[in-house]
Amino acid sequence: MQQPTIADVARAAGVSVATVSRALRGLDKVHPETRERVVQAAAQLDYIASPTASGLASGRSRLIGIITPFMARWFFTGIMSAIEKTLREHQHHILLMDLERSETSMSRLSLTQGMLFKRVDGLIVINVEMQDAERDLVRRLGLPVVAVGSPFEDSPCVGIDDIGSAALAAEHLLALGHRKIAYVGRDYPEAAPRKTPIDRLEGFHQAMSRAGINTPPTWVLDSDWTAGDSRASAMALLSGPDRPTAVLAASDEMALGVWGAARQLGLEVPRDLSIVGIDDHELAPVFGLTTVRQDVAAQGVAAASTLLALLGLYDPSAIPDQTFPVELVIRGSTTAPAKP
Amino acid sequence: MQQPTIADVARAAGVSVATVSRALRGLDKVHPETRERVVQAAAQLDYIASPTASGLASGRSRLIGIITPFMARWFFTGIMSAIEKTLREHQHHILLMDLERSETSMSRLSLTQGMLFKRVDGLIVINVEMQDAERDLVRRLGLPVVAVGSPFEDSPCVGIDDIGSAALAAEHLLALGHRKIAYVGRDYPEAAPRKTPIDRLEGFHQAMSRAGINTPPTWVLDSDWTAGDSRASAMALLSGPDRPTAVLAASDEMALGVWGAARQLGLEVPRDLSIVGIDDHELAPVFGLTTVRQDVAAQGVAAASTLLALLGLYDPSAIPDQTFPVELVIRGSTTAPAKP
DNA sequence: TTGAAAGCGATACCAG
DNA sequence: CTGGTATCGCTTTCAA
Repeated sequence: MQQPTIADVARAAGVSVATVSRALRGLDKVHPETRERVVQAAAQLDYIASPTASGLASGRSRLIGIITPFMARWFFTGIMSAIEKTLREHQHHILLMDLERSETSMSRLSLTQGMLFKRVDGLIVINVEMQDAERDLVRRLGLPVVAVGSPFEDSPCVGIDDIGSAALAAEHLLALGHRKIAYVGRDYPEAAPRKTPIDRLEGFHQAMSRAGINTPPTWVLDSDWTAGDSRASAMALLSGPDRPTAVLAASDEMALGVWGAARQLGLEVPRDLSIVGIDDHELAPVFGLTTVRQDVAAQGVAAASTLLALLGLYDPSAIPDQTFPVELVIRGSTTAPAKP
Repeated sequence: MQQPTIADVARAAGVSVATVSRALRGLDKVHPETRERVVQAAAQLDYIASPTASGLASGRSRLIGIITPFMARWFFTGIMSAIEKTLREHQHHILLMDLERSETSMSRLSLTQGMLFKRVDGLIVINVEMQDAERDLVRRLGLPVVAVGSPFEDSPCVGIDDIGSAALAAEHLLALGHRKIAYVGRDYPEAAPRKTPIDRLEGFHQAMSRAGINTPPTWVLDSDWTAGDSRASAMALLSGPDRPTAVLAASDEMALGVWGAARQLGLEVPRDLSIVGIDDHELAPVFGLTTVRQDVAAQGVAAASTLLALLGLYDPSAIPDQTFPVELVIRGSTTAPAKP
C-alpha cells in the first residue's frame, strides 16, 4: 500500500497542502479549529511526513554527523549516547562515522565524495584531526561544527583541561610520597598527533618538574590507548630491576592494562605499585581504581546543545560551559610507597 | 557561495542533466567520451550530488537505522563498528538510535512519529523487543529488517547459540571438578524479558542438570548486566558462609564485576574462586579471564551484508552464516576447586 | 546513446 | 488565516 502524502491529508481535511504543512508543524497563523481538523485527518491516515521531501524543500535535513575514531572506547560511547539523546529531543538524528583503522584517505573518501557532509546540517567532531580536503568541504558547505577534545579551527570546543587533569593525578602520587613515577599513554611516534595524549603527558611533566623530579625517558611509555597494549608495555617496565613505585596512566583503560601486568608479575596493588588513571571508567569503582573523574555525559549534552545553538534551534544563553571540571577520586589503588 | 547542482555540471559539460546523472552513477549506455567529459566537469566544479534530492527522486535514502539499547556495552560498540564499515563500503550510512534508559513510549516516539523509520531504507535491530506500534509501522513501510541477538518476526537473525555458550562455560567448570557453581546474569524480574539472558541461564541450568547438580535459587543472581551491579550482587553472595567455588557470569563485564567483589573480600582468583565469563571482552586477556569467545565483528558484517542483500544490493549467495560458532578460551581465572 | 519532461513530497512566498 | 504555485535537485520513463 502507498504511504499517504500531504495531499491525501489535505484532501481528507478539506484544506490546502500549505495549510496542512503549517498546521502539522505547529506554526502560528492557523485557526485552532482548522488545525484540529488537520491533525485528526493526519492521525486517521497514519500520516508521517517524508523527511526527505521536507529536507529538500527546506534545505535542512535534521541530521547531525558525528566523526570519531575508536568508537569502541569508553569515552566515545559515553559521549555519543548523551549527544544522541539531546539531539533526539530536538527531532534530530545522528549519522555515525567511525574512523577506526580507516585513516587512509581512500576509506575516508565517503566523507567528501560519499556525501556524508552533504547529508548533514552540522558536525560534531570528536578527537580527530580533519584532513585538508575535509576542512575545505566543511568550509565550502558552511557547516557548523562543534569540536570535542581537540579544537577544530575556530569552532566551539568542548572538553576538559587535559594538562590539569594529568597534573592532578601526578600531584596525588607525589603527595603520597612517590618519587619514582612512570607514565603510560604517550602516542606512538608514527601516529597522527592528537591533542589529548599530548596535553596529558605535558601535565605529567609539569607536575613532575614542579616537584623537582626528573623522569627517565624509559619511564614514559608509548601506547595506543588500549588496555591490551598498555599491559604489554607495562610488562616490560615492571619486570625490570629498577621499577617505579607508581604509574600514572592517561586513561583508566590503560590503567587497568597496567594493573593486569602487575597482577601477572605477582605485584600487589597498591602495596607494590600504586596506579592512578584518568576518566572514571565504569570499571574503576569495581576494581577500586583511583582516578580523575570527568563527566562525559555532560560534555555530550554540551556539544549537542552548542551545535543546536549554532543551528539557531536552541537558546544560546543556555549553552553550558565548554571546559568541564574534573575531580580526583581516591580509591584503593594508590597508597604511600613502601619504605625501602 | 551556492553549491553547484547537476544543472551546472550539465551546462559545463554541454550535455543534459539526464546524461550527467547516468554518467556519474556509472550506468551503462553512456558513451565513454561523454562520461569522461561529465566527470571532468563535475570534478572541476567540486560537484557532489545532493543525497536529499536523489533520495526523493529515487525513493531510497541509503540510510540504515540501527536500534539498540545500551550503546555503551562492549557487544554493541563492537558490532556497530563492523556494521558501519560494511555499509560504508556500499555507500550507506548509519542512523543511530540508542534506547538506553528511554524505554518509555514517550521517548521512543521519535521512532514512529519522529520520522526515523521514514528516513531509512532498512533496519538492524540489536537485542531489543520492538513495541507494537513500531512493528506495525515497520510492516506498513515494508522496511527490511535484520535482527541481531533476538529474533524479529520472520526477519533473518544473526547471533550465537546462547544456550550452548553458557552450557560450554558451565561444562568447563564441571570438568574442573566444581560442584558449587553460582550464576550471575539473570534479568531482574521487572525488566522486559530479553532472549540472551534467558537463553544463557537456560544453558547453565541444562548443563547443571545433565551433571545431576541442583543449584540453589540463591546462587542464581539477578543483574542488569553491568560490572558494577554484578559486583554488588556478588558481594552479598561471596561474603556469606557457604559460598560457591566457582561463578559463571553471563558476560565478561559481569565476570569482572564478580572479580572485583572477590578482590575486595580478599578472595584470590582462581585459588579461592574460579570465574568464567562469556564474550571475550577486550579486558579478558588483560586479566586472564577464562571465557567463551564470540566473534562480534563477524556478526556485524553478517548483519550488514544480509540487510544489503535484502535491499538487493549484495549477492545473496555471499551471505555469511547466521549462527556463529563460539570457542572456550581457557585463561588463568579458572582452576580445580581447592580440596576441602 | 542522448534529451525533454514528468514526477518525488514537502516548504515558502505571494496573493487574497 | 488560507490557498495557489514555484521551487528544491535529482531520477526515470519515453521519444528521438
